[in-house]
Amino acid sequence: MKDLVEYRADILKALAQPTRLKIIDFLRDGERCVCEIFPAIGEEQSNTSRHLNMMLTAGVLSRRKDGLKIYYAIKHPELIMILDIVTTVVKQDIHGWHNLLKAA
Amino acid sequence: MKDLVEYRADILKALAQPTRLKIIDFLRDGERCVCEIFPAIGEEQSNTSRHLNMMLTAGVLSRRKDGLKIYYAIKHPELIMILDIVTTVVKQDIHGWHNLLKAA
DNA sequence: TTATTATATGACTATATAATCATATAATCA
DNA sequence: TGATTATATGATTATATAGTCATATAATAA
Repeated sequence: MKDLVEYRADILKALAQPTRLKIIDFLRDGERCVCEIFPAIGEEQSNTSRHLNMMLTAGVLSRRKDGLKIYYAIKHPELIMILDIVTTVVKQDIHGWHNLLKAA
Repeated sequence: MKDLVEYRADILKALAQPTRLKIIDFLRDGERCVCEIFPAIGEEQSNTSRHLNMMLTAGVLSRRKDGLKIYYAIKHPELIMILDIVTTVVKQDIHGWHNLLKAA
């Protein structure tokens, strides 16, 4: 049986990859089908499908079937906050480097 | 040159691993030297050192030298919020499974 | 029924990751 | 000086990951 720290790592791992970040960014304003997602992020259908399935398993996305199409959505809106915090932190760091370079 | 989405993934990747989560949890109330960290999390000194270095490079930790000891600390306090959000989400999911199992 | 569309998956490859053991470095102390 | 302590790193191994191409499945439309 997995313990809490492993589940936490699984959620974070599901976010911690460029292709998956692009997918989640694209899902910010609501559910989308695979056929919308993979062209939007510029990845192959099969690769996109794998990442979607991975995020579903980790508990990051939810899935809804409608005819031929499968719609994925962000399962927990709180996760969007995580993305925003990370963006803030990265921008702070980039700022920091900038000032270092200017000083040199 | 890396772009924003890659830097974001790097930060998240630095958090997304059980050993590293344990380290960050241990650093919540302030800086600690390696000699305190590795016994606290129950990992080898060398493995702990590698993870610390990885998080330093990703911009998650900062480092301070004092004599023989090297003190690591969480660089951006905002990152602690990320851990809290993830914990909340995981607990919600576990709750959900519980209710599913009860219903079955 | 057959054709078409949307999604998933098997097989594979290249690369990354986590961990271990032994050893190197470097600061301090006797 | 030599011994001790704290940390980092080289070499290695096992496993995980991301991606590709071809193909399978399954729902719908003609």
